[in-house]
Amino acid sequence: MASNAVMEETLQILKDHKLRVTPQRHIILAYLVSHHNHPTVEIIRDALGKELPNMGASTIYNTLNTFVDHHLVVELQNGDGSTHYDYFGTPHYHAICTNCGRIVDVTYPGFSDTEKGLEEKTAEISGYMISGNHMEVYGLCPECQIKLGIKNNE
Amino acid sequence: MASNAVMEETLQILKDHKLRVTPQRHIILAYLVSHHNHPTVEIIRDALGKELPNMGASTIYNTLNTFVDHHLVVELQNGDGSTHYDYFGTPHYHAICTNCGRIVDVTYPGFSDTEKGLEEKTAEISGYMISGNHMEVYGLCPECQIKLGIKNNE
DNA sequence: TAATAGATGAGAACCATTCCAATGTAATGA
DNA sequence: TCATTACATTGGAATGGTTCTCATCTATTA
Repeated sequence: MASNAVMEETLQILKDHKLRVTPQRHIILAYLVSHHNHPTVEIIRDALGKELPNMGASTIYNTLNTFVDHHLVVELQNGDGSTHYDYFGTPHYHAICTNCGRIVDVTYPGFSDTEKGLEEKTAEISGYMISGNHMEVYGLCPECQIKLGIKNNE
Repeated sequence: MASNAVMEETLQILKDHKLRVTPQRHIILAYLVSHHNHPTVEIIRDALGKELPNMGASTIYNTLNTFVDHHLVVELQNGDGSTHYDYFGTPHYHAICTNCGRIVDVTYPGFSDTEKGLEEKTAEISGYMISGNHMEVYGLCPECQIKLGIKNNE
């Protein structure tokens, strides 16, 4: 269960985006804000089952799609066949393990300059009016490197 | 139909990757090498129907997945529900229209430095052993800007 | 040329996601 | 506060892209 602070914060986020505040939206957003586990719809359903047992899968899909439209949340694919969701409160990107699918958030000072540079170059070259970007980096997570007996040569 | 030069080039690519050379693989790769239309399985099937009328959808999926595993081809989602494929001969990334789904290839001098920088930072921060990345930029393509009557303020 | 590991093809199966229609409810304003 | 209404939620059915199965075929090799 999310803290009071998170509940207040997420309530405000919904209002700021002029989204009708329903218990379902509130609790789903609070879950995403307070967890960085990049959940699927199924994981969210299981996690919130105690608080809203009758919440339909369609509602979760609808809600997440709404959040994505409002750029509150981003969708991620890690190769397991279902979509993962991540609250996008602060700019970051994702490293995805090609072996186990683990997703971790990454950022560093100067990342936003990299982003900005990419977007400006893209606008210049393609003529697109840019609204956003996605960056992902693939590789083996530390656990899988060990599991697969791979030597890191540095 | 792909040119002789493309057929020779793609034959060599298959051999270099130690992939068994079948007519299906050869023609699909040749199609991808000579078209930059980011096709779906259905589009490929239609385009090659005259040359190999009995080619099954499973074969196209199998073939493309094999190419993806060998990093010859990348998968793209533009929001229309199906996967698009792109031969990845030279480093580039994609700009995707959020209105009509149009995908265009983009690159610029210095892009590979941006990529390299991102990968190095990611390895350093996450401990992942990096094998690749994907960058995408979203926005409205020039046609949709006009269609939607959007003024470009620059 | 024979042996065989691997590829193909047709259709069934899968399953994440969307659609639909009925019901419920949050926001608005009188 | 209450009535109105536009929007959200539900649950189940439908959708459709992708994978699976397995019998058949074939590219490679020795």
